[in-house]
Amino acid sequence: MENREIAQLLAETADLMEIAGEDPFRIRSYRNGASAIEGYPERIEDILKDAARSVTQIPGIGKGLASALEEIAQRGSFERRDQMLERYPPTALEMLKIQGLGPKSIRLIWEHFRVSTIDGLERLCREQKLRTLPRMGAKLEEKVLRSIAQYRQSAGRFLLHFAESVARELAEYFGQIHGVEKVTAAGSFRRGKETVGDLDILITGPGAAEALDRFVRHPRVHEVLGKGENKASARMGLEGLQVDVRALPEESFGAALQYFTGSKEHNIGLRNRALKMGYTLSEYGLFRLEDEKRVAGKSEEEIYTTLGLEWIPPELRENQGEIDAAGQGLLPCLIATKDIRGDLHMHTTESDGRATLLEMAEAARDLGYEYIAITDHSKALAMANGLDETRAVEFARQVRQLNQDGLGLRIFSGLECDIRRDGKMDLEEDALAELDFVVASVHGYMNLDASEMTDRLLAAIECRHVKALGHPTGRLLLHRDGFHFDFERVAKSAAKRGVLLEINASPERLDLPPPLIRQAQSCGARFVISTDAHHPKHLHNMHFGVATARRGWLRAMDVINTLPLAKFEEAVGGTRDSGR
DNA sequence: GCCGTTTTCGGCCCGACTGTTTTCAGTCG
Repeated sequence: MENREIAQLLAETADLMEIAGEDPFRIRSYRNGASAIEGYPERIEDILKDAARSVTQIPGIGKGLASALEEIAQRGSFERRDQMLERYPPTALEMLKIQGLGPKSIRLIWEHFRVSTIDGLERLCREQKLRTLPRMGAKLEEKVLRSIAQYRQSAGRFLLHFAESVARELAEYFGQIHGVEKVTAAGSFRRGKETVGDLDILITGPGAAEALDRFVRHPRVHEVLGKGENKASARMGLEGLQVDVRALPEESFGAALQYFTGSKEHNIGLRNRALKMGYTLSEYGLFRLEDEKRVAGKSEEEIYTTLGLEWIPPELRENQGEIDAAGQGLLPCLIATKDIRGDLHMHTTESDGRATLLEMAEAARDLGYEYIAITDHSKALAMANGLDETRAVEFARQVRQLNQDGLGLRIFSGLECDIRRDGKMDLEEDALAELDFVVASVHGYMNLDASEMTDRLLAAIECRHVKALGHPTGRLLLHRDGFHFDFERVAKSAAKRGVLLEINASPERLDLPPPLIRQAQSCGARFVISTDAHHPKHLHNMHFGVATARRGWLRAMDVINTLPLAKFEEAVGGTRDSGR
């Protein structure tokens, strides 16, 4: 079993224990253990097999969890989890995702009505029965119904980084099969879309048929939805992501890759263009209408070129003007991950990060970055142990001190400063003035009406120490929509004031959304792509942010952290110890 | 349940909001 799956067993047990009303500190230990395992660089199963080692060496894992891990490795579950599942049905876990309901309410609903499903919950609200429980009323029923609707909308979709982990696993698996030549993931995954509904994998080579056989026998395949000569379809893992694997002949690989990459709208646009030029385009190739002769299909480039187009990067294929642009040779030269020279939003153990300042800096240096900014939370985020003025200034001194130690990259002192409800910064100006790179972010009061939120963000941008607006819409993918505000006004103001708009590369956020990136770029705004890392491994999420920027048509020159160190310093202006 | 120890216990992030109450429990971050 993979670490991620083990972590999930612990985390869901913690959730059930919370519903059962058990000791909160014990619950937290399970959660801590889960997150320690999820982020652990080695496979837990390998450590368990090694008699010379012990999982208790992992911080957060003690005797109790160690024996649970042993049990999981042996039989896929452990005693406390089984006990919990006897008391509460596993569907109760799903109810935790409904906003407005927590463990206490779920328990109460279960005990009173024996309801533990979303459908049952919806019925309770519609029949106005929820309000008969203590401390529940009509407003809550409304809120729950709204939340159920949103939940259903996002159900069955998966975050991009999850799809990537499955795609990688399968690429490796298929790559070991003799005679398999190309293995490529297509679909919305290849387009870098923030969430994907299913994963399409294309395979060529004489071993492709064998690959289909092996796919349906993959240990993590739970349900085979169908298998034929050319295609197999199955659900994978606990999460149930649907994966379609297609075996293709070499001569139509490009056509199939083009077709299955989509989007549907892009393909319709492309097929119309083909028809006007006397061709017909399908997943089997590009054919001349008059004699049905295949004129292209082996590669995507061949197809686009024959249609008089530059090859269009998958991220642009949404029928948002990319076909015309490609026809005129006006496609932007999109930013690439290798263009990124620094990461300007990350956390350390000083607030809610999981690694120390030094560990984060070394991890960033190992990625080849020239510079980073350390941006821990400010005091408004008490739960994250946010910094007040005194701590912020003192920590900034420590951060800058590290530069003297010859680490091999430049470290800027920074802060992710909360934007208070009234638009004022969470810390006093003189403290902010001590910092090199202040990211201003909204973390609370997200339900303001649009005009109040717009004023709040505009006020934040006015603060002369703010260099960037962090995760500008506040959205959490599959979980929460962004807050309401006049984006155009904010983008224009940011452009005017030289405040960067952050493209947050965290797979849960990918904020800004690509259409807003394009809009902001047309307003003259500039951008910074940052990971918001809370752990060294999160620094590797940069490519998700880059993919999002590409979907927003950005070039390297639009993004400030593509600049070499000296130019970057010049661009953000007056960092505290420049020249020293 | 973990951790650290002045080591076998005691502490473990908590403030603010919401909707329900009529003084606060539950949720959220």
